[in-house]
Amino acid sequence: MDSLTALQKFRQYFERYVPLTDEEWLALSQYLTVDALKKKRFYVEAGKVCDHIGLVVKGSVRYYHVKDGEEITGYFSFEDEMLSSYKSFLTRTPAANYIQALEDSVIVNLSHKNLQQACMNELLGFKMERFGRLTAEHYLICYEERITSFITQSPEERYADLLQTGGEALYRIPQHYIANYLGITPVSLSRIRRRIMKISA
Amino acid sequence: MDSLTALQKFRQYFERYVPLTDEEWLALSQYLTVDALKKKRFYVEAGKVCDHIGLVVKGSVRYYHVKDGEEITGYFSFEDEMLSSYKSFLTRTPAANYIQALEDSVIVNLSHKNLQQACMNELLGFKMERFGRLTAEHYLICYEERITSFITQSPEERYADLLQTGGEALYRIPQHYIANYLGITPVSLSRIRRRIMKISA
DNA sequence: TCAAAACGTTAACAAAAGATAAGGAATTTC
DNA sequence: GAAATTCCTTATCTTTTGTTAACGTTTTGA
Repeated sequence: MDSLTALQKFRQYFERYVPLTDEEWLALSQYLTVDALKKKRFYVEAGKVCDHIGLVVKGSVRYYHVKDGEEITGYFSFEDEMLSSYKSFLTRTPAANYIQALEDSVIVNLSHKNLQQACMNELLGFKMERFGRLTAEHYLICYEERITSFITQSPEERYADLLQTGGEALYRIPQHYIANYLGITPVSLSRIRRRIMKISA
Repeated sequence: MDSLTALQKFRQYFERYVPLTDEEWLALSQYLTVDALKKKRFYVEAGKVCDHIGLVVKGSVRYYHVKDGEEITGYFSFEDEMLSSYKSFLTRTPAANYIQALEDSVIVNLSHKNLQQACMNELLGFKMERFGRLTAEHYLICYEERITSFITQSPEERYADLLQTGGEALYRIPQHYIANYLGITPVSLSRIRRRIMKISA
């Protein structure tokens, strides 16, 4: 994917929240970079400050923590989703997790410094602020729903929901990552899958 | 607590994120109301649109869902914390949960209509937008940490953390609400408590 | 292309959690 | 102030989940 297409995708995403004039977009695009992220490479590493926020325009990434030497997958981002270790990015503290490309990906990046400059830009400031608010609100709602699912649903119900809402991208993800995401072990997920197979068979 | 003190508390909270001139505060305060919420009364009810966002200036509330006729507690808000059913408030859709006062409380409220007007107010607009972004980001971080705890920690570890971070307010909350909050049954929490007692004894 | 590593499933056993019920203490309600 | 309700703990039994290991398949990387 070439840089121009990638940037166009970013503009489309941005304008879902805040419309831009061509002039504003021209200004905003100066602050963006388009980066390739090869499979298995890291977008963020635990212990380092996450210095950018990005939009996945191609490919996918997974978020994971390391605990007792084990990798625990917490989340995924696919095409047309933002990615960042938000706490680290927002508070300028070392990240607790890794973000790694699941496949060869392309990310449109906005560095912390550039974001600050864009916010101080007379032409863009207000719209950046608004985009920031709406993005944070969007993910706030996503997280609220995820927490609700942990409290009110069984792992089996969560998996059934995931199968419905998650698109074809789900089939590209190893089961044990999904098991982590659901908060269970791979063995448990395998049992759930067998139960579902039996019912639908 | 009188209205003036309550409003002062709101100003203090707001200014932790965005400083205000006296003039701006005067304008902002016109949009606020101070409401008493008696114990057991509802701030939000499932099925109804949550039309306001508030700051708890006295007392506490709990958030809960009803599933299969059972109440499942998902969260609490104490003094100096915002409260709202964010998804409902932000998307103008019916809330999925209840928010109920745990004790006689006082809430400083900002209705959806007033928030919109405040955002369009020439003097306040930019600062409201910024406050909105920073508040959303703050809760985004809280939720991110909560999700991480569900994935990487055992219920026992989550409870230990809760004991450390949660203040004396914890001792005012019934155990079975806390059990829900941790994603386990009251019986399980009781067993965990016994194990901890034995170790520390 | 071939050896090594990673994956998903299954089995057997151990550990933990859920369900239910009972009992006593604390709190609420009239 | 007394009756009723709520609350926490404990015990017992059942179900679910975790752990470990094995096996065949697929994917990866040199």
